[in-house]
Amino acid sequence: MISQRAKYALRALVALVGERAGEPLMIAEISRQKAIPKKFLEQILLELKRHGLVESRRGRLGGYVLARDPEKITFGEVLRLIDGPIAPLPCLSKIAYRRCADCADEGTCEIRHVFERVAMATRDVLDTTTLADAVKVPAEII
Amino acid sequence: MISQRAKYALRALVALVGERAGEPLMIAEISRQKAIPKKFLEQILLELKRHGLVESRRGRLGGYVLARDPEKITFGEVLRLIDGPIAPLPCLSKIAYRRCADCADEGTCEIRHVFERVAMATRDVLDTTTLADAVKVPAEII
DNA sequence: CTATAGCACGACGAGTTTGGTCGTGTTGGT
DNA sequence: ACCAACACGACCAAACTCGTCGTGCTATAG
Repeated sequence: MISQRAKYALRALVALVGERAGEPLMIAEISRQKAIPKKFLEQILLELKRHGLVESRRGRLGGYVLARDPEKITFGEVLRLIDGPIAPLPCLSKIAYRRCADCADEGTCEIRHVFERVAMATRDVLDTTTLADAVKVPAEII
Repeated sequence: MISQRAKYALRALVALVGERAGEPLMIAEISRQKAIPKKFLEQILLELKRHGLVESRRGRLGGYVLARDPEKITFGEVLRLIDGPIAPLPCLSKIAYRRCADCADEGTCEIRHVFERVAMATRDVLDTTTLADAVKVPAEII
């Protein structure tokens, strides 16, 4: 299960696809459109901004825009940034590898072998699917 | 990330593969062998027993045995039982479907489409891999 | 027949995470 | 200069996680 936070982040980013630098989308509007608590959304967007996924404009007619092309932002990137490692075991994480304390030898750990396949399968989807893909209708996806 | 509890459960079950009804493996032994806190393991095995995955024998020379053939116990089954739904979104769970409160229409929910593919990919691994598969050496896996 | 290793079960508890809210700035467009 | 809108940190309740403790109960070896 991904966190509510991550779900909101993705929904918000999807909402920003299409808007271009000219006129940013404001928090209140995203909040209304996607049914996300406004103040909560605010802190999520802030985090996305700190990580360079979105840019903001202040003052009247301010709001948020994607900082990059939607083809260049993957679901995996967003999830890792909000929820942390995607891997099912810490010893399988790319971004935050941690040895399992209770595992003598990773080479022979039976459950690691299984979850390694899980990790590869999910990465295969998440790291190749972008925001741009998400807004396409299903039929268009190869 | 799967919970520590689930990891312990799987490790314990793997330890039971091979033991057969004749002489059960006792908690203390599994605990030592797999470096799992004994009392914690106790309550995990209890849960597995309540769900019919293992059987126990009391008294001297007591302990635990698998209730079924290791080819008949999948990783998915164990995970669902210990950690709950495997699906990344509640609206994609087989065992505990729940509508996303903030999602107007599932058919057009952009993020659902993506995570549906994730769910299928992980289920594909977890529901087809059994305890018996886990103890095989990697080379033997097709 | 009884001692005892070992299972059974429920309560408790500290620490972390999650999903938010509140309030108070600060900033920039018009 | 006004004010919509961002920025930021503090706070909070509830749930969950990973355990531990204690006290039984039970089956079997001897």
